Amino acid sequence: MTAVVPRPADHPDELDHRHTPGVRRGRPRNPGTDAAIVEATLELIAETGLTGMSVESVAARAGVGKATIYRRWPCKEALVGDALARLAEDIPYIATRATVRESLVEIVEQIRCKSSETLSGRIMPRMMSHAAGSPELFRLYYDRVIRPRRARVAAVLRAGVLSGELRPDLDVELAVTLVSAPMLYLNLVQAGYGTTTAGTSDALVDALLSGIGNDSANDSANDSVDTAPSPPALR
Amino acid sequence: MTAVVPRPADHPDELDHRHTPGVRRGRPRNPGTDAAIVEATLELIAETGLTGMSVESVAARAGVGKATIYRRWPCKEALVGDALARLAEDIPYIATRATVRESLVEIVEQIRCKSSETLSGRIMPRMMSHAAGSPELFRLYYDRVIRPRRARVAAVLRAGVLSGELRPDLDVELAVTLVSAPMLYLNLVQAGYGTTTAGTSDALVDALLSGIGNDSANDSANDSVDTAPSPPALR
DNA sequence: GCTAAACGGAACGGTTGCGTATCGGAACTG
DNA sequence: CAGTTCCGATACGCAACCGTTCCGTTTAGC
Repeated sequence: MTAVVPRPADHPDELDHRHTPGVRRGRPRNPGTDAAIVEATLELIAETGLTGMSVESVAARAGVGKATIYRRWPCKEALVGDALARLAEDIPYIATRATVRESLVEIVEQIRCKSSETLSGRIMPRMMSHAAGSPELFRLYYDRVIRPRRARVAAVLRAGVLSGELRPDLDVELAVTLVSAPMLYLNLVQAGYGTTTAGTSDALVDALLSGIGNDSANDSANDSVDTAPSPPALR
Repeated sequence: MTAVVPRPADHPDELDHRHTPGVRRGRPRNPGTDAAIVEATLELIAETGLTGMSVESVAARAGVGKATIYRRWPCKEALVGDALARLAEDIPYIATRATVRESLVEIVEQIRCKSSETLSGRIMPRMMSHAAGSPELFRLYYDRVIRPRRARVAAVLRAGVLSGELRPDLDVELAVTLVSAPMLYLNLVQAGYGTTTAGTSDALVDALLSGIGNDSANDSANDSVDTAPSPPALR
């Protein structure tokens, strides 16, 4: 109920964390402890969700006393905030291909694969469900994690507009959603249900590029690109 | 940890809930109590999530003692399962329009609006985040709620294929995802962040129908692909 | 050696929630 | 009226978790 924003705790990146003196008297902090706690936090968020994660389980996973955590962060929310902010460090989206189609396929394929492997991918559905409940935390997550990834996709799309491969009047932000959301949805559903293959990414991008309408009847006229033609029927 | 499947409790739809005898001796159950409990359950799932919902809050919301709930359902999971199954009763998707484009716009627009108003729409993100954690419950939710709605969209798409408005080789299941997922994603993000308008649904359907690629444009911009002198560097 | 701080571990009080039990009263059957 | 069952309310035992505090130990500077 209290509108507490998860503050960055008083440990600005392994520099001297003690406030006033230039010299730290006692035993220095174990340098790897911060990272271990944050890593354990992210893993447990991915496994059990934001509400399922407990500070005690983080301490146990990190091999750390609970007091060690509360010596660094004032409350659970601050720890979660810092942990989510750490997700911004690894943005693995680097897709540089010859054509926009190949780049988009790689992007979608990365969403498909990384969503079940990466910490970021497994945390995403957890955060999505908390968008309504805790908007401040979700805003942090969106700014730090979602927005940079969307920017990567947007850059690819804008390059495609410039190269003429995409429509000149393309709404880039909407197109980013069109490219990303279907595979994100499939990953969510697949997690408890079906399955997807690499061919799904191809078919998805092909459908997006040429459209599902029938007004573009000359679909076979543009296969001048030397890529392998999409398989006719996957399922 | 125990693989408990939420069982349908021993109250098969306001018929005699007593197991053996044809005559019930004592005071009959209040007829509206079952529906009130289920309704309160759904509301609280929508508001606070599956883990945030408590049986005590359900009892308070329904104006009911906790023992009344446990007299009907053996545990919390069974109550949640029955409540989610009740969501299948109201499937408001009825979109019959002149053209497929109008039908799709109405579908997307319904997703956009109902997602913040309907119980089903507000519960969906909660269930999405539990797809990995509790797959059995999610499977129930998918079969009862998601699959019928997808079937409605698929029917519209198949009609479009027959009428010639959509490509004859359309992958209907993939197209259902392409139509639904972007607005579902936007609703999730919007809940804690931005906003969407009715125009978003129009633009979304238009982009899907005609595609984001430039090869289907009716102008002569098609040849600029081959004669592009320097492909801009992707970032 | 002495002091200061961090460490893991453990315990504590407070809160919350689950599932059960009990109580007085109400409703319906026979 | 007697018996049975449901009702709302309340309390209980148990467990988990949060945030704090203390302990004995360890690692550094002085």
